[in-house]
Amino acid sequence: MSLRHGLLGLLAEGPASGYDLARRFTEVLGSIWPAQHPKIYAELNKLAAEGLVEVESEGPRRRKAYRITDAGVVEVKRWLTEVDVDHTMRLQPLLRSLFFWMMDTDELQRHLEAEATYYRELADQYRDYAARKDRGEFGYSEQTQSMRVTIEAGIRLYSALADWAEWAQTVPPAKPTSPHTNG
Amino acid sequence: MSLRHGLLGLLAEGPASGYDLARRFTEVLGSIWPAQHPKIYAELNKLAAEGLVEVESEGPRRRKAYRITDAGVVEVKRWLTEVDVDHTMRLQPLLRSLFFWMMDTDELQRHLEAEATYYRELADQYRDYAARKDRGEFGYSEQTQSMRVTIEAGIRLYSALADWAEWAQTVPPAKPTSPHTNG
DNA sequence: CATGGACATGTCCCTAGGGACATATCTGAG
DNA sequence: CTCAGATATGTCCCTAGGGACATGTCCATG
Repeated sequence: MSLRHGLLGLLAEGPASGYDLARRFTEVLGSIWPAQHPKIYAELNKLAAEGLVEVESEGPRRRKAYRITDAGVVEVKRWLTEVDVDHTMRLQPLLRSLFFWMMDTDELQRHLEAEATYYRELADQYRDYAARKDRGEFGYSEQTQSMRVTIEAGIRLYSALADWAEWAQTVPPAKPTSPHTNG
Repeated sequence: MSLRHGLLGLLAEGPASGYDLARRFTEVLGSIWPAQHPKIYAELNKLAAEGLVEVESEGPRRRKAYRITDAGVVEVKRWLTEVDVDHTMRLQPLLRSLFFWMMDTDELQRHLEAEATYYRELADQYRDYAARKDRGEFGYSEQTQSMRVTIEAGIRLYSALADWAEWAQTVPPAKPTSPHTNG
């Protein structure tokens, strides 16, 4: 149930509407913590009912901006400091890699190339983002400083995966010619 | 729905029972693709009903070993080659890092140290595994070669995260002393 | 003034996954 | 013989998440 705390955390930076939050989730968090807008609106209503956030203002087009309450701030901090980190990873690409031996060599090479490209592009995106931050484009608040740390993780993670996909292309399908194997 | 194909893939290496598969999932795939035994048994029954696997033998303690069928092999290969890779990542530690600015410096340092240790240990585990494979301990089949590739991803991923957690400890909470900020 | 498109918020249904609980079977130690 | 503990397979319920679909509101353009 991290969406809840993700929303609270984002709202701790300042008031925002569900629409704003949905945009931030797809733009910044898209590849790290995807969230669909229906879930976001639903969760915001729950949070409001529990008094962790409140409606700050109503704008045009039925827009409702939410503000985090003191109780909400307490709750995020509790989550950050007292709740164990959930290290669950669910990486389909790695699951698939267990079964590479079932693929033709050609198919596998094409697959790995596509994977490498995909990861490399994502890494580059994050790198650009980091460069803009480092140029001061987003200011020097502690919030953007944290974002910089998150972005760095994205860079390192996706670079590692890109490198891996490239490295994997050089791995022979089975133990290379050894005089006494298969013979 | 990758559990389905994960099971098919593992069964493609040879017959196994739900219990065997559950063990393999927790041992090898635990940190990459967790799966609980109830889901595994349920999925195996579905797969059997669809003719993608069949009961190979019944052993002591109600043990049922399953064997993949030709249709099952076709299905894994179809998945591997024709179905788009799902790149979804859901990394709570990175989501949390967006909110590091809400934590005390001390708490954050402790947190990052614990994270670094956690990732370093996992990376080491995978490294050991890789070393044993490279020593030939698991033979030289194409299946173990694929496993070697998966393990390499684990090493690189967790090393990257460990490095990141260490690097993050050196990042100042906000822009360091600049003459005209906050003044 | 009408209408396409962006803004904004939702409902609904279905599947995947977490986890507590239940149960049967066999082995080995005492 | 008994009983703890490992092996082995399940049921059940609840929540999280994906995604299709619905609706309301405002603005710019012709």
